[in-house]
Amino acid sequence: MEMRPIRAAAVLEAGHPCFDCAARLQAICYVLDGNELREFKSSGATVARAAGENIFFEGDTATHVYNLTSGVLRLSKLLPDGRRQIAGFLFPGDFLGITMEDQHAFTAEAIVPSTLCQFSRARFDAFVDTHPHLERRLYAIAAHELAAARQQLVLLGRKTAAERVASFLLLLDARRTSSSGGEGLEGDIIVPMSRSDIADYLGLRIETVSRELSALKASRLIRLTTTQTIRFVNRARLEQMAEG
Amino acid sequence: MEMRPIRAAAVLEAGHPCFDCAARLQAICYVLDGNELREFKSSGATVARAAGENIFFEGDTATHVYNLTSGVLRLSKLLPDGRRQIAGFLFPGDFLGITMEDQHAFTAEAIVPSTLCQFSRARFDAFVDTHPHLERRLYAIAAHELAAARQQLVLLGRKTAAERVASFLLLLDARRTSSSGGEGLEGDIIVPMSRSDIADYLGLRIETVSRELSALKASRLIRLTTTQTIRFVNRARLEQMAEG
DNA sequence: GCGGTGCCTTGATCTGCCTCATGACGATCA
DNA sequence: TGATCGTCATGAGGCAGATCAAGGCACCGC
Repeated sequence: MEMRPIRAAAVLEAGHPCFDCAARLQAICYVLDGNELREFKSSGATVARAAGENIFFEGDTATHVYNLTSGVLRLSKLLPDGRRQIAGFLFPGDFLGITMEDQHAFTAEAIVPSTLCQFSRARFDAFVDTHPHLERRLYAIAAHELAAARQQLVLLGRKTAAERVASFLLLLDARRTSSSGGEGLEGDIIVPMSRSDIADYLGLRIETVSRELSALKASRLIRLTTTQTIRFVNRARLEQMAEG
Repeated sequence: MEMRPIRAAAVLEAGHPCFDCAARLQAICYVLDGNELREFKSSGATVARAAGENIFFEGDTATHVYNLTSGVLRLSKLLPDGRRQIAGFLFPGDFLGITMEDQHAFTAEAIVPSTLCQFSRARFDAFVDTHPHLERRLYAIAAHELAAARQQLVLLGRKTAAERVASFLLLLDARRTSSSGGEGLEGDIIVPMSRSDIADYLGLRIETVSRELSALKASRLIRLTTTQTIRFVNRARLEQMAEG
C-alpha cells in the first residue's frame, strides 16, 4: 500500500502502550516512532464494541476518528424504505472517519467484537498539524480506499451474481487476517459477516448469495467447511470467474 | 468542499499564466499564492484533447497527474468481454491521477474538447514536498472523491432504474458548469455525455436510460429541450424519486 | 428432551431490466 | 434533395435475479 514510505516501522520496547497492538503495522501508526506513538495513543481512548453494536450512525455529527485494532466493522447506508447498501468492511488497522463533511454519510457497526482507538477530530487534527508526515499517510489511505470503492463500482454496475460472489471471496482472502474473529484451519477463509451482510455488500438478495455459493461448491471451486469457513479448491478458476 | 481552508484564494495580476483559468478556484491551485502558482504552472505543461481522445489507458504506467481546466472527462474500466463501467465524470477543476499504484486502474478519456495541466509525478511530488499545505488539499480532494464513489455504490447496488436516472440528473445539476461544452438557456442542464456514457455510469442499458428519461418527461418532471439539454419542471418530485 | 428462535438453503414463480428489432431524427455530404 | 450514418427512441419478448414459500440446522433456555 505504501508507495513512498517515509521511514521503517519503529520497534517498540515491552511496556509501550501499543506494544501488543496487532494492527499497528497496517494502521496509520506505521509512520510514527515510539515517542510519537505514545503521545498519539494518550491523546485518545480505547473503546470496545460487541457484535452488532454501533460506532456511529449515518447523519451523526462527525466528532471522532478511529483506528480499528481488532474485529470487523461494516459501513452501511439505508434508503428510506429499508433497502441497505454496505459500502465496505473494515479490518484491523483500517482507519475510520475519513470525511470532509460535518456529518457521517454512513453508519459504522461492529459485526464481531471489536476494539478501536478513538480520537476527537480536534485533537487528531492538532496532532496531524504537528506531525506533517501523517498527512501523507492519510492521503495514501484515502487514495487506497478510493481505489477499492471504484473497483466495487465495477462489480455493482456490471458483474453477474456469480462474478460478484467469486470476486467477494477473493477480496476476503486478500484481506484475510487473524483478528477477524478466530482462525480456521490452515488455508481456510474466515467469513465473519452474515449472508445478509454479504448480500447488501454485493447488491444481491441473500437467496442469490446462498445459491451462488452452493453452485461454486457443486462445481468444486470451493468447499464450505461451515457457513463461516470457506476453502478454495480451484483458485485459478475462481479468479477467472471473478473477471468474467 | 473545503472544511479547513488554509488561506483565502490569491488574487492574480493580469499577465499571470493562470489569470484566465476558470478552474483555478475549484482546483488544487486554490491554496497556492501567485508565486507558488507561477512556479507550479511552469513545472508542468498544458495539453489539449479532442472529444473521444484519451488521456491514459487502464494499465498504463502512472507517469503524470493532471488538472482539468476545461472540458469533461470520463473514467472507465472494461471487463474482458466488453462490458464497461464508468466510475465517474470529471469537470473543470477536478484533479486526475490520484493513485498509490504504479498503474492506472481506469481509462481517462475526453468526452468534449478538453484542456489539462499536466505534471510528471516526480515533479509533482517534489512540489508537494516543498509546499506541505498541498498535502492537506490532496487529502481533502481524495476524501471528497471517496464520498462521491460511496454514494454511487448505493445507487448501483440498491436503486431502481428510475431512481438512478433521477439521481443522475440531480448530480449533473449539482456539478453544472459553464465549461462543460457550452451554455444552454437559463436553468437548462447541459448533458455533455452520450446515452451510452450515462448507461455505463448508472449500470443500465441505453434503452433503459432512454425509456426512463421519456417516462420523466411524460410525467412532467423534466422537459427535454434537445437530447443534450434538460430542464427541471418539478425538482422536488425528482429529488423524492431519486431517494426512493 | 423439547420447543423456540435465528440464520441459511432450496424450490417455485414473478418481474424489472435486458436483448433484439425497427424506426425516427439530425448531421454530413454528394 | 436525397443518401448514408450515427445516435436516440420505442416496441415485443426473454432471462437473471427478486420474491414468495417451505424446510433444515445449530443454538439456547427451560
